[in-house]
Amino acid sequence: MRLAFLGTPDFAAPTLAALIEAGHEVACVYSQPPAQRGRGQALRPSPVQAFAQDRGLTVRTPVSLRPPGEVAAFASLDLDAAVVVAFGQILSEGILGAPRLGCYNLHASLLPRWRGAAPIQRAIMAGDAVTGVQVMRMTPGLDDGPVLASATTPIDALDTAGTLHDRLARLGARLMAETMAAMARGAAVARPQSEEGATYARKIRRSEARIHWDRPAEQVDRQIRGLSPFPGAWFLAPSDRGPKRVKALLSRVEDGAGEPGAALDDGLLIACGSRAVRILRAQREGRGAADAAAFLRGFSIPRGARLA
RNA sequence: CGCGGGGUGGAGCAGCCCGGUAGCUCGUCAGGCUCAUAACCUGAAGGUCACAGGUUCAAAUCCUGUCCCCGCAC
Repeated sequence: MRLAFLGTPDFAAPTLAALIEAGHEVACVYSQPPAQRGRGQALRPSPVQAFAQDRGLTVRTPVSLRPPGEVAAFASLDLDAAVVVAFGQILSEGILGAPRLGCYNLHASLLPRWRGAAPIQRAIMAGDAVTGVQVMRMTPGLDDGPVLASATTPIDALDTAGTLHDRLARLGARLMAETMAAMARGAAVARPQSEEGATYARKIRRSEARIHWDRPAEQVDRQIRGLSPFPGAWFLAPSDRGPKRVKALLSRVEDGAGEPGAALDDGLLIACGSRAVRILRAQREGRGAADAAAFLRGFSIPRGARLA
């Protein structure tokens, strides 16, 4: 089929790769324009743009697809369908209606649960036992279109947003490729979503990353894993040179009781509002991420230390 | 040129301010001890101290430039 691909972050790249691999004609790739990101405010292209250009594909990065000129340019691509994965822009009806067969979105949750921006993180933070990816036909509403295909995966006790993200990106890439193949045969069927059980996965805010040790361990653990590796749930640990900011990147709930924030042993078992959390991987400011044993060799948090 | 931290044997760090024998915890290897062990004891190997210049009798340490990593902000 003749397709356009609209996507921006790392999550989207595997799907683009799968569509190319499947032999579809990718007429054009749309991505968010290069922005000043990260340290030194350097101008960097999005992962999808970088990947697409590496493959020699045509890439367009308009700030908005809303202007009539952009809609016309999109329409003139004469597409069978458009595939949208974490693009970062709301698409107008003019765009949605342009491809012969419509626009199809890969979403990283089992809809109608976790419609919106951060489904992977929210699923872990809510303690969901299972999640997945789905392909839906896009509508003007927010992630409320009819679903054509889904694949599920259990959320393991040691899953982080990072591990789940990578798994779902792979699952989703395969699912989208299969769905496009079915569509090419005219065998794709879309079923409307139920409105029952719909939830909204609001964007992650920086302010959500600070750990509150007085909360139950289950909640702290999910926060740690749901925000790992980015932005990273953090706390302050005392050191010779004042409090240091430390990110907890992986954890597990264990038994234990004490003042919230108190280290219960020399192995990063930290008391919470109820029970305790064992930090398994951490990173202090200016340093790389390390497993608990390695982390502790260079930064001591002995029994009795108080974290804030 | 947004602010800041860092690159030291395989891992994680200290030393740098106040230049002069490369240190700590762990891992590896050999041997010992033990019913046994990720425990303990003894010994060993392993480092151009990111890279390039400069200052100096002497630079991991001071100065300049480059590359890379990370935290914050955005």
